[in-house]
Amino acid sequence: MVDTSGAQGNETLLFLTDEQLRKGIEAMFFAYRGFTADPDRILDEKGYGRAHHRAMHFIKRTPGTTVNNLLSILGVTKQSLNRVLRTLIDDRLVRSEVGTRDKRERHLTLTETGLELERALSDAQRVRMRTAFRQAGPEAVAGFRQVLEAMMDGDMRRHYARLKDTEV
Amino acid sequence: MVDTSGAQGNETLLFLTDEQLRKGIEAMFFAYRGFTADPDRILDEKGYGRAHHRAMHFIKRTPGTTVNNLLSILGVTKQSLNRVLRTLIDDRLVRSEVGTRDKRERHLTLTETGLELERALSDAQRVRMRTAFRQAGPEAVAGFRQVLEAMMDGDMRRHYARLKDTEV
DNA sequence: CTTGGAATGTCAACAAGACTGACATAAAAT
DNA sequence: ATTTTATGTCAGTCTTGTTGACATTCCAAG
Repeated sequence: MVDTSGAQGNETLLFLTDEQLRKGIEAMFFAYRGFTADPDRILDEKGYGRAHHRAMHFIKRTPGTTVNNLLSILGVTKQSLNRVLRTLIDDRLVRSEVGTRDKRERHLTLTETGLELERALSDAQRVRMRTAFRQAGPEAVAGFRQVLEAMMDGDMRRHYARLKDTEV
Repeated sequence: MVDTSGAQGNETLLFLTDEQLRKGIEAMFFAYRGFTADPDRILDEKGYGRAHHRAMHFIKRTPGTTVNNLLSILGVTKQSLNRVLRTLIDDRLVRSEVGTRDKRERHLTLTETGLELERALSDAQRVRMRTAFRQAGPEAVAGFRQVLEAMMDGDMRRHYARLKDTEV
């Protein structure tokens, strides 16, 4: 029986061995460690954790975002996020403002100090990403992004796509 | 002054905007969630966590490995690893044998039951990886691997390279 | 040979950051 | 007026990191 599957060219005749897949899996594991290593060091000095970084990143990306929106992006419970936001607000890194249209909502923005820390964290992360991108070259970068997008869950891919073309 | 840097072709004239780097960072974040989602579900049913998966993966990869070797791959403290190993050994998923040459060492292997669970976990992870690789195509996969390798810390890259060409 | 240090692994206690469940408040929607 | 939604909080649990203390084993220098 002849394989006639795959209307899209790339899907035909792609026999992936378990070995190839294993390498991809291990690459993902080891690379993620590098991905978080630099910000982690800064966070540790300041007494924060990765959870604080994630929250600050997406507040920076969508200033004025609500707690609920942040929850669906981060995929944690509100109790978990609340603890992190509490410390960031108490430390004056994040500002929480009651919504004008809907007074139940809290709109979150980074303060000046918050922007500074976020800048330090993302600078460190960008340095590594830039070095990796330069070493690998533009075509590799395109492939990198393609595979990662295909690896996301539906919900996450939606969030990613929505943010992707949003100006900073 | 003319830019003549970069003996390797790919390193010349690569101006990466913060926007491009940010997309890479967010892609990495969202994709890693997908990467772990499927095994996490199985682990949760069985009452284990991601740490157990990591330990089992690398024990499978290097049967008879010592605790110390596993430590340097996983990058955690021996006390942290010990707790995870303890439950795996007690549950008869991992066998720990005192070294013959050096009796301080413990040599770790997966039992039959351990191999079964590891198989279930890696199957789930491979399905997603295979789907992503198929969707993206072989050139994208090559780029994906290149960027990830460039993103690793030195230590991790060494571990990755050593494992990379080891038969399963 | 003995002894002291290094390597290895275990036990105990603690912290961060996930989780669930229960409940309060306020506002919006029906 | 009642229900639903958005948010916050309190209490308690779990996983998985951490450090500190300690036991065992090995090896090498005296």
